[in-house]
Formats: sequence, structure tokens, C-alpha cells
Amino acid sequence: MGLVVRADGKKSNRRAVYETLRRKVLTMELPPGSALSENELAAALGVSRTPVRESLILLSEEGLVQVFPQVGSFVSRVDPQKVADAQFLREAVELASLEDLPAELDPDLVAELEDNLARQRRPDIDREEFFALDEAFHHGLLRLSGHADAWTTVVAAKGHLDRARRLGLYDAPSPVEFAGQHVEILRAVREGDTALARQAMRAHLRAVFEDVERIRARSPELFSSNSASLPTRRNVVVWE
Amino acid sequence: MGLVVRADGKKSNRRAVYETLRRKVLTMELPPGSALSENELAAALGVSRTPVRESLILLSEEGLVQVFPQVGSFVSRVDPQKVADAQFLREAVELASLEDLPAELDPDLVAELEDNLARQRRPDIDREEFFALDEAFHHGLLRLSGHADAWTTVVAAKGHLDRARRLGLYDAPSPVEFAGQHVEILRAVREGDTALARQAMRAHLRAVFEDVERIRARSPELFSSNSASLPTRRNVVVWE
DNA sequence: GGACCGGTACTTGTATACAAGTACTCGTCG
DNA sequence: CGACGAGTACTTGTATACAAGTACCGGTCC
Repeated sequence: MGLVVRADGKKSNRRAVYETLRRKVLTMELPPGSALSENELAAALGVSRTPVRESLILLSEEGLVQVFPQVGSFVSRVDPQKVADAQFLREAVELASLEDLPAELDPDLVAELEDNLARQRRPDIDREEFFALDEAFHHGLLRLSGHADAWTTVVAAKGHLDRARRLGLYDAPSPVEFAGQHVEILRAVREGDTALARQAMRAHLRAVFEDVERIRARSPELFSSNSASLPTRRNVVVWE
Repeated sequence: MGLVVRADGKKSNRRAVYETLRRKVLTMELPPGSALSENELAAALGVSRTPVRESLILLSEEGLVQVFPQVGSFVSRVDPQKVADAQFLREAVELASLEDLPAELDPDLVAELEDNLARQRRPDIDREEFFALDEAFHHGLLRLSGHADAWTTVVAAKGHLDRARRLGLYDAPSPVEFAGQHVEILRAVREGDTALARQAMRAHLRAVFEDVERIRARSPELFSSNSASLPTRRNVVVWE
């Protein structure tokens, strides 16, 4: 009987390609509208079409990529409707989790969150680093209430939101404001004040969302218009 | 400029295979633990491995299928943890949506929901039909508050919950009880009593969840135990 | 100059071939 | 009879070949 758990250290090729592409899309290294040729990507990444294609299918399920049969695959524009959906879902999940906080918080997790916040407030914080810490903070709050796995769903749904947020951070009032909100949330959580925690969390998430609207007014070309917006093949890469 | 929207009537081969497999898993036609050979499925469905394989990848992302490299693919057992996660997510989303109901409800949608409930209460209701109506009812409530698209995420996450629910319905106190709860929810929604609607919805979803626990006590073999539970290849199909 | 029209080069969708690895089977040995 | 071990038949992962279809490009005709 082979009960080999097989926590393979080596990821499959597909996994590696998927993670690479997803990262490049979320960081805007592959901006909205970019053409993604399976052949080109395969050649560039040194693999065959198969893992590339399977990764694109997964990304299209997440809504980060659009695949048009016999035409091409493209990085999705930021769809305001999907951004709003992600915002709603995230708010619903994170607020609900605050109501399931245990009476006794896990001290290790609390310490980890405090440490996280301390690093967020460093004056010379790098924006990418702040983004990673922000992710870890919200994930940690979910773990605190025993709903760590719900984070996976939130992450999958909020790809569009992340891209917009990442843009917003670049000219935001600076991450300091958000870090302050994080501190406020954690304080309420530690004091067991669920109502206050919910209020602070809601205000925080809404502030993030308003950031998105602001950036949309400034860079409308990254957002999808009303139409289906079928991009032309290699004409005008829309960027750079 | 080709603005062809292309709402292709003919689905791709992969889409068809995916939908077929997902339906068979959710209806227990392919019970938990079943071996899913890419070659066998391809031959049975009259296609090549490619669309089958791509479908299995998508199903594994949903958690409905487990793929073990070089070993085999199997229908996932119902994981109580994932069932609980889906329950939490569903509750969070559906309760949150109740708070976003507009002052003036869409009369067409309300009529549709009332009609749905009327059919749910038919005495000779078939269980499969009730299940479909139940899905449509909850989806309709989300549409009422403008969060129709969140349903997609809920659906994707609650596959495990659905399988357990489908089992539960077979010896439930009868769908009549659930139908009554639906009536109660809709009445509160129509009266604009958000608090009451939330309370009724929560009670309803919790009742569904308890159903799952009950069925688990009766058919533990369909649920995953603590271990990784690597199923043997074709020994003991575990069913039939 | 402008519209049409066919060739061509690209795209994704599907089928197939090969590679790497696992588990069962059955003979062999002690 | 039991344990071991090589062979074999299967699995998924990857690479490649072919099919069907779209868009661009350039010549031609009006």
C-alpha cells in the first residue's frame, strides 16, 4: 500500500509556467491587451505549447486572460464590473470571518501579524514589499478565525482587483495610510471588539476600492470599455 | 476591424467534456474514489486525450478531482474541511448580498422568484428538479441585489457542498422544509426587513449544513479521512 | 485613389507520439 | 508457503503534427 504523500519539491512544468505568467500579468509586466501567443511563450520559456496552453486555460478561467479561438490570446483589460465583484466578495468574506474569531486568539499568529505591521510601517518600505505584506496581513486575519482556506477563493477572484490596486499604489497617498488602517483593525481584533473591527475593515477595503476608481479616471485605456473589445493581433501593442 | 462578438453556438470540445464530467461528479454518477483514466474517458467520449486532460485539470482546480502524476486521476472524496469552507463562503456572500438590496426590487425578478417557489412547493416535486429550483432561487436572490456574478464564484467553490447536499436530499425530512424556509426568506426580502432576511437565510443555510453532517455519519466512506488517502488503481472501485 | 480578392502567415483546437514513473503480476528462490 | 524481484501494463507530463479558421498584405481591377 503506497501511502506516499509525495510533497514533491519539484513542481510540474505547467505549474511553473502558470505561476510565472500569473505574476507577470498581476505586476503589469504583461499589461492589459498584450498578445500572448502560445508558440511565442513556449519558445521564450523553453517548453512546449502544452504547459503554456494549459496555463492560459487556467488564467482564462480566472478572467486574467481572454482566449479567442483561431484569433489569439490576450491579457484581459481591467473590467470594472469584475473589480466590483471581487471587492464585494472580498468584503463579504473578510467581514464574515471577523465574526468567527475565537475567544482566545492564537498568540503566535498575533505576534506574526504585529511583526508584519511593524515592517509595513518602515519609512523606506518598498511598494512591492508593502503589497506582499498587505497580502500576508489579510491572509493572516483569515487564519486567525480558522478560515485560512477561504483566502484561496478570494485570491482567485480578486485578480482584477489586484492589478488595479497595484496601479493605485504607485501614486496613492502612500502606503502609510493603509498601514495605519491595518493597525486599527488589528487593535480592534485583539480587543475582541467585533463591531469596531468590522467597521475598520470595511472602511479600509472601501478606501482601497476608491483608489481603483481614481486610477481608472487617470488611465482608462487599461480598463475594458463597454464593448467586447477584440484586440487586433499585433497592431499597436497598446503599450510601450 | 472585426468586432465579431462570436457568441458561438457550438461549444468547444473541451467545454462539452468538462460539463459532462462535472455533472457526472456532482450527481454522484461518478462517485468519490472513482478512477478517471484520461485514455478511457477519451475513448468513451469519442475524443482525444487533450480535451479530457484539460477538463480534468479544471476539475482538479475546483477540488472535485485529484490528479496524481504517473499514478492516476480520481474523483475526490468529500472533504469535510472543504465542505465547511464552502459553507462559510456561501453564507458570507449570500448574507452580504442581502444588505445590498435596492429600495425598489426588480418586479420581474420578484415574479420569477415567486413562480420558482410555487413550483418548489408542488407536492409531487422531483428531487433533481427541486435541486435545480433551489439553485435558481439562490442565484436569483443574488441577482436581486446586483451581485449575480458572485454566484459564479460560489458555484465554483461549493462543489463539495453540492455533492453532500445531493446525498442529503435523498433522505432529508423532505424538501418541503427547505421550501418553507425559502418562502420565509423571500417574504422578509420583499418587506425590506434586512435583519429578518439575514436571520432566515442563516438558519436555512445552517440547516443545509447540518444535513451534510447527518449524511456523513451514515456514509463515511464517501468522505475523506484524515490521511491523504491515495486510492489504489483499479482495485475495488469503491462503489457499485 | 479606392474597393475587391486571393495568398500567406499566423492563431488556437485537437490528435497523436514519446518520456518518465508507478503499481500490479507472476515467476523464482529460499 | 512466503518473500522477493524483474517484467509489464498502465498512468500522467510533455512534445510534436495536423486541422480549421482568422487577419493581414499586396496586387489587380475599376
